[in-house]
Amino acid sequence: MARPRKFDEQQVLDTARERFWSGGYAATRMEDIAEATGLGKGSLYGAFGGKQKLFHRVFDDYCDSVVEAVSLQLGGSDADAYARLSAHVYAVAAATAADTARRGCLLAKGAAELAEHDETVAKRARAAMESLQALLENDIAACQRNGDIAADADTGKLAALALAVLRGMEALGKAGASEETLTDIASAALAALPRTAP
Amino acid sequence: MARPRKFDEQQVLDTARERFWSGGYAATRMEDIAEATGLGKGSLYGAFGGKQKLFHRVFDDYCDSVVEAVSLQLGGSDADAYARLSAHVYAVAAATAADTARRGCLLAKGAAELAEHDETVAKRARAAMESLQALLENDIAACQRNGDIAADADTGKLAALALAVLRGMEALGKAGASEETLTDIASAALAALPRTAP
DNA sequence: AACGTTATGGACGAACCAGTCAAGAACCGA
DNA sequence: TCGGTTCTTGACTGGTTCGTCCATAACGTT
Repeated sequence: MARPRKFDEQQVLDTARERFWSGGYAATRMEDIAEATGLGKGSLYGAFGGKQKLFHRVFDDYCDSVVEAVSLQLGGSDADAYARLSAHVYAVAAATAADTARRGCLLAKGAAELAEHDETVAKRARAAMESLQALLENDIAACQRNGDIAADADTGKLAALALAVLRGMEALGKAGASEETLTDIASAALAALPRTAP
Repeated sequence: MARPRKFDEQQVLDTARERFWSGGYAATRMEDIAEATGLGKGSLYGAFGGKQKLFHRVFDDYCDSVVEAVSLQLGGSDADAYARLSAHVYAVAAATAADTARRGCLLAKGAAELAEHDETVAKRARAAMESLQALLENDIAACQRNGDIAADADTGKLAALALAVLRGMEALGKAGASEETLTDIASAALAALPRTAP
């Protein structure tokens, strides 16, 4: 009945993510996004309402995708739980080291820039962190069931510690830590887990 | 011979730090700082040269003060090295939890916003992180000498891990982690250190 | 094919902001 | 007291940016 959109909404969100990610919220101009997507500003505002709302959409999407990616990496049988945890920690180290542009994680960057003044962003970031912690806790509990981690360890605390290490690697990477430092942290963190007494 | 300044430079830097810290770099206006300090914009530009230069001064000062504070907390005799480390980790947890405004650490916030595009900020942040890691390593080595930490542990790796945990607590705090979570991380991290076998 | 509805795109308006400038003020040595 | 130097103030400039508006285009339904 009406004229259909010429653009794909998800594609526009992906492009906008790219811009917000590399420039930050305040330093990214709506016109940048318009040019990058080939859309006119009118269409952009018509479809997303404005800069803040667009960022919220992008941020939501990003949080979802991070949680989903980790969920895929950590999900599986109890027998492989420790291997998956180990692989995940090393993968984060490698990914952080490979991020030579030092863009870091949009979740961390967005939270750092906006959480203080934007309650929506703050809530979304907290929810994402809680999801990540829960995923880690599930995997650690699986490790326990499989006898890889001491049965008397507090899975909640270990998951919180693991999350802190992962987020800390992220922060150090943004500050320019070397790949060697990051993999050292990864191996030290895994070594520090309370393994089952032989 | 000439008219003397009416303001104290350090005081202006402190006020500017406050503004940059709570608003971020891009979102803070020079006029905000001018109003907050009571100075005219001309004086501000005359004394500091511009927004970027002013931020660099502020950022440098902040990095120095963080490193110095940690240096004071961790310096001392071998006998107390472990107690100082423990106290420091818990102090960071408490400070992060107490930061209800979720401003986090200017070092992390500034690096997140600017490291990608501002080489000066990136270098300064890296230098600060290296200093912090060195302080941690010194303290951990002191723990070893005093028999609190296993003599065969790699102090460099442990220091890197400790730094990652500390920076991770910071990041989680900004995402809204509870005080309980943060102290859990602190205790789990300390428990994960390789203590001397009894 | 005509019509109503929605998308498009670019010009426009208003606000904002970094940085400049000029006129005057304050100080100190002579 | 006077002159030279530096500081201060705030208005001004030039450019930038968010968001709006409107004439036009494209589609499906009748």
